[in-house]
Amino acid sequence: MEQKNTEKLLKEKLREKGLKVTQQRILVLSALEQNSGAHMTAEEICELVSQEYPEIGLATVYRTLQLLLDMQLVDRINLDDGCVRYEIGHLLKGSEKHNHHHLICRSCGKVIPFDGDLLEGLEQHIEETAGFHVLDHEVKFYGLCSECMKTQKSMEVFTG
Amino acid sequence: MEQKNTEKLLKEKLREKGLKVTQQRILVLSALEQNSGAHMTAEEICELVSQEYPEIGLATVYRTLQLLLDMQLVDRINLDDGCVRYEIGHLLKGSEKHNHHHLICRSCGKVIPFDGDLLEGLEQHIEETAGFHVLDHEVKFYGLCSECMKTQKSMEVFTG
DNA sequence: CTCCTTGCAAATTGTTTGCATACCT
DNA sequence: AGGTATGCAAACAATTTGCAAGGAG
Repeated sequence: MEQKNTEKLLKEKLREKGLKVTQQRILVLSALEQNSGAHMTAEEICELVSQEYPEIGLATVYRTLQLLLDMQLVDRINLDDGCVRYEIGHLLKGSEKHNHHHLICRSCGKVIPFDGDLLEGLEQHIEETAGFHVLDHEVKFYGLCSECMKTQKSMEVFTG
Repeated sequence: MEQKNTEKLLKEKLREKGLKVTQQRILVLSALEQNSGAHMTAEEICELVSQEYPEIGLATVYRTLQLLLDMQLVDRINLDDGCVRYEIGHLLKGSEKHNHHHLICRSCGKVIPFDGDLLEGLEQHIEETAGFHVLDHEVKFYGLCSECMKTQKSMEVFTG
């Protein structure tokens, strides 16, 4: 049912711009919605969609992601592992979570979502002091997850 | 004189690891130190160093940057413009500014450094609630700089 | 003298683009 | 019908890697 809403919104936005509603576009967005929190690469999304629509090409996935990005239906994140990742747009997420951050483990690479509303005041401050109008933000914390902290492996980070 | 300190630290760290002190390594670090706040790409750094050391190759710059990164002498930032950028490590910066963020203009692409100590409390909170030990963080604010806000151009962002 | 480091060129990898065909509306 | 979208393959761009020659300790 959630999905229906997202799909409807997609169709609306496409028609608004005179663009067409295609299976590929619906499926890419739906894949992201169903794997909220998965931080998928374009390639992963392509594979996933392929299960339902085998003919899809990677180029189409890239083009679609760019389109969805422009429409603010998906968000892009970069975990510094060499490829860009995507997730369902925060505007679509149930609880209007504008502040969705990431904890990235330097040891095992795990990514832990972290929600918090802690930059509201900061954004205001920036508008005032820097004269910069903030539309969005991206926050990443690098460190060690609880599991890695218990293992030897975590020491690699310190002794390198 | 600042430079001397950085260079000394570099030499120390290299010797610690049994690695060698080379002109290339010294020059790359020095280029970053002298252009603090410039957010240079590997290519830009290579060109800059070339002025003093024309034989340097891009591959060496990449290898050196990775090395300096491991040693925490430089920081890496990604401004989502397709290439990774580097700056002198925050640990080396004069005023021990651990919190160095970036304001990125969605219209003209300009990057404005922004210093603020606003995540201290947040990090503590993460350690407690998520059991995640924070070593570092990266914060980016996307929006419109004051200049673009005055021009028509800024409207492109909204109307897309 | 030994082994680390470099420069060059070739190889990789993630992403974009050109084009003829297929598909929405 | 008419223009948009797609798939494929070729093109690109940033970064990495292999290797022989050069340089630091």
